[in-house]
Amino acid sequence: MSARQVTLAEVAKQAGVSLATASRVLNGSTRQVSEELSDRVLRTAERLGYVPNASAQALARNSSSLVGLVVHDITDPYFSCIAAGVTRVAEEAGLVVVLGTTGRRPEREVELLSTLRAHRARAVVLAGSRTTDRASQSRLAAEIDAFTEQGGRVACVSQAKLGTDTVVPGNRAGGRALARALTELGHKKFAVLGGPSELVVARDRLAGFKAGLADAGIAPPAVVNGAFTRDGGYAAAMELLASKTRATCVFAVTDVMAMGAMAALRERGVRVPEDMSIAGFDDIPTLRDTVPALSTVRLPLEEMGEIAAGLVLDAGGDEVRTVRVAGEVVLRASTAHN
Amino acid sequence: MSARQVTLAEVAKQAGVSLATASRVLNGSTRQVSEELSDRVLRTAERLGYVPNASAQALARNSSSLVGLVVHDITDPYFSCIAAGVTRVAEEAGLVVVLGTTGRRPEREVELLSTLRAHRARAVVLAGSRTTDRASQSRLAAEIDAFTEQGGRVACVSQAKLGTDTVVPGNRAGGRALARALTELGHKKFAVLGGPSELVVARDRLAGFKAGLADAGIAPPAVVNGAFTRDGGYAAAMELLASKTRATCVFAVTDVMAMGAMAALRERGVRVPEDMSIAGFDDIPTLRDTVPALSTVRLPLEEMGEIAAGLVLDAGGDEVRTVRVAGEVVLRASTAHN
DNA sequence: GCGTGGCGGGAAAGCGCTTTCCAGCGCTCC
DNA sequence: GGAGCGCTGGAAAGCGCTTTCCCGCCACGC
Repeated sequence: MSARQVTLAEVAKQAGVSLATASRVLNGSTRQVSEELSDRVLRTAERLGYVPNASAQALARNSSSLVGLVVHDITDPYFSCIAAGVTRVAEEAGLVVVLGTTGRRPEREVELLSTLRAHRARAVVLAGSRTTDRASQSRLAAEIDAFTEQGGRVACVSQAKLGTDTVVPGNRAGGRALARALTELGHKKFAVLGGPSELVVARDRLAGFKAGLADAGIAPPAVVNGAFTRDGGYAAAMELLASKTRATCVFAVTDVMAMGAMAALRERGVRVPEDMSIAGFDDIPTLRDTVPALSTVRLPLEEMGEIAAGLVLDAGGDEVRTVRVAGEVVLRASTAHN
Repeated sequence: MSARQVTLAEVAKQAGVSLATASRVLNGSTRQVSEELSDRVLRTAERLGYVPNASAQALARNSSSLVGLVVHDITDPYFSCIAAGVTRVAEEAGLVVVLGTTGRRPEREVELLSTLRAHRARAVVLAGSRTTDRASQSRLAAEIDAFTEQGGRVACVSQAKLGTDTVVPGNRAGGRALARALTELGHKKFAVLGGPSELVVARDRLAGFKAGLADAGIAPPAVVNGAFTRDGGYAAAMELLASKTRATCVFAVTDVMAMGAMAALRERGVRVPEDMSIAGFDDIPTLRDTVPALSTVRLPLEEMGEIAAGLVLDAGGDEVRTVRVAGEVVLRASTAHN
């Protein structure tokens, strides 16, 4: 075990050239090397199974090939789709993505960023949703500053205002459009399963939805808050049912929550959509196989990941870039006329 | 931008101690340092916001804090669950996981392993399923050798015989137990939606299932192969239906395929379970919200990821370790008496 | 009194690369 | 014909850390 690793020096020696030449041949530089030497180096590298030591390269070049990706929970389809987009772009660029999961703890986000900074990651995509909590916000901002200070780039998905490049889904507009579509189905009484009130994503979607209802001259919805998870949706729906709501249509601010809510409704014998219409937000792939198919606001999740990775990988100017992606209302079987 | 990064040397100078002392204080060594100096170093490091350069550490120590994780497709719940388990354990151990996705291309797996070797990752978890294709097998084996040669550890999930530590689900036993359970429901005529024939996981599950049918003295099932994905399941089910099968029960070797198959059945107006029973394998979390709830063989996916990470992280002896995890048949609404 | 050994501190030698700088060589251009 | 230039190759100086080795100091034992 642990046979001496093959180093550039070894390759150089066996090929009978200098270290410099070997380096130039194997790791592309602007400098030309005669075909003969070049060949010799290439061949011996091949023969010895040489693989450059990435740490050494990173040290010497002062830049690594690592791209960070921070998500709350990789099993959540919302995040895994974004992750797929990010990894695709990163891998195409010859970079390696390091995955960090926060378990929805803001301090973990800060820790991860610091670790990524230690690794001199060249960029980071923050996919977790933003909190309005002041303390964690400012610590995060400080870490982001430290990170960019060091020459790293940061992009966020769905959380503007952090002074970084951002991919912003049309949360408010999507909520509003959805509300409008649902009122057009004839619903008059709505309820919303909102996420934790300190999450801006949840708040924006809710705000948009309320605005949409107002547009149609409809009374504001009852709002029940719950965790941003399937179980949170389940619990919130249970609470809603317990409150003897008279709503005929429920909007869950997240598909994942909607899935939980549908389970709750099913369990309580509330038929969807006959007794209750329900809609979500995101259009996670799982929705394809839900029965009844869930109405939602479609977001191009993988593409959002790709865009974020793109933003963070090409240097760009100094100004903060924001890419908006629109949500598209998709009405399916879970919402019926009323 | 790009304010000089804080180095150990800087901290040492400002604290008025030597580089060696600063290193000893900040990155734990066996050597003692007087409390006074130690304090001074700690304080200045804090003040300057010092973060050790991980590349430099890796280079000097000849060992990095990277753990590789190779999956086919991170959006597949099977893989994202395993990924969750792996990251949890790795993060607890203070390590960083780098995520590689192969898109089911064997050569990508080899590439990724090589990249991970370049980064001197201390360990890798290979979660992709194994192929019987000779060529790619041997190239993969060669890369694995090179990797372990360098002192890295490798563990596989669900693919024994590669000479590495392995977490092996009871694919065969699970298939067999499922077959038995289904025959007990009175079904006599079965069909199987098999994965690509070169995937050993698919073959094992199928073989077990056949064995189970044989146990019950039932004729071998019709087998339709398809890709190991939701769409593969959909296509295979369509093909099965087109063949005018007389089976009353279908086994899809993967939950994901089963989801696709259910969609196909639904589309064709075949009621589940009245007209056709269906069962899958894995028990991915999504199943909770499927209607009707899918019968399956439950595998502790996250736990499997944790186990794999555990195997790969504690040195262990030289012998190859294999941890078997049993599948548990879970009958739900998608399978009915016949 | 002096040798011994243990202990805390620093100097310096790497770790495996990249890149600058210099040397040598064959040309072109006055 | 010599100055100047462009080009290729090599020596060597880092990159930011860890760790070995050595040194001076003190407590101790004979």
